[in-house]
Amino acid sequence: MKELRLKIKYFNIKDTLECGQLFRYKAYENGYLVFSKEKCAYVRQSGEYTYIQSEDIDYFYNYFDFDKNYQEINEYISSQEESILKISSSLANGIRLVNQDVEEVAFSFIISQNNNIPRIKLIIERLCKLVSNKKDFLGQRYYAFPSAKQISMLSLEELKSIGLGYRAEYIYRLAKDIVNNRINLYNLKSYSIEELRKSLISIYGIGPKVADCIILFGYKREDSFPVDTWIEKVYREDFNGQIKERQKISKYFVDRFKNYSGYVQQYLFYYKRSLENKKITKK
DNA sequence: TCCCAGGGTAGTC
DNA sequence: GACTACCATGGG
Repeated sequence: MKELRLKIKYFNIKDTLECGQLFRYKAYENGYLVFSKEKCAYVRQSGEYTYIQSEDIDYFYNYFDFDKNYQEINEYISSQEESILKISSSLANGIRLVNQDVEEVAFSFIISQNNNIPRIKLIIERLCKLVSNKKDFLGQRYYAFPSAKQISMLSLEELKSIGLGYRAEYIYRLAKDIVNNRINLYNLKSYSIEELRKSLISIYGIGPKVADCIILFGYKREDSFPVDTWIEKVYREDFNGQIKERQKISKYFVDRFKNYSGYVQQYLFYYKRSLENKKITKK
């Protein structure tokens, strides 16, 4: 077990975990337990320090993108003219885009379609528990994210039993295709964004939006801008947008924000959603 | 009861 | 190409 004490600017663990880019974490002892693949880390912040504990500290150092300076990103977003960008840059400036495993991202965001975040988290947790690859960390039991091979050994009925609904078949087929070497997500890393989109959309159960999420969160291509119902709302309400088609809305944002697109997208998504949640809890 | 959630597929025209 | 019914599930 190793522990690091770091002084990281532009990092807030709560913002980074809750902004919607990942689904496996839970509150623990004034901080969070964060899960990625079969690994776990305990992260807490106090004053200007970030404390991080893990068996694989190098993995999580890279995971949280600590080598990247986010100052320029924050300055870029806060210098834009729309007030929602200025506000979100001050409110969400602790977000970092973490470096996730592309296969975990793919399965997770297939589950995310037409679904809400609390339920996505629950279903992914059930999937891990169903495969039951048990691990221990700080005396806490947790379950690793299953490999494609492990998922492929589940029956369609087992997958449906955890609440996947019609998405069960998408998960089932992707796992089988990976095991049978028809699909290898790790081989696509050198592809252009256009090639990535084409390859991902050809997978059963992956459409334009989920493909964009995999491109951004799994392949870490910053010039992509996933458009979901929340971003559509931002586009209409805060950018006076008129376009209806999600793909064109995405292009509108990427043309404007270029290599900052992915970061802007996360800031806006997080800000808009947290606003809505406040409205709900106020009632 | 209807509407919504980090949408996608398959069918029709 | 655009449009649309349908797809499970649970919360509000």
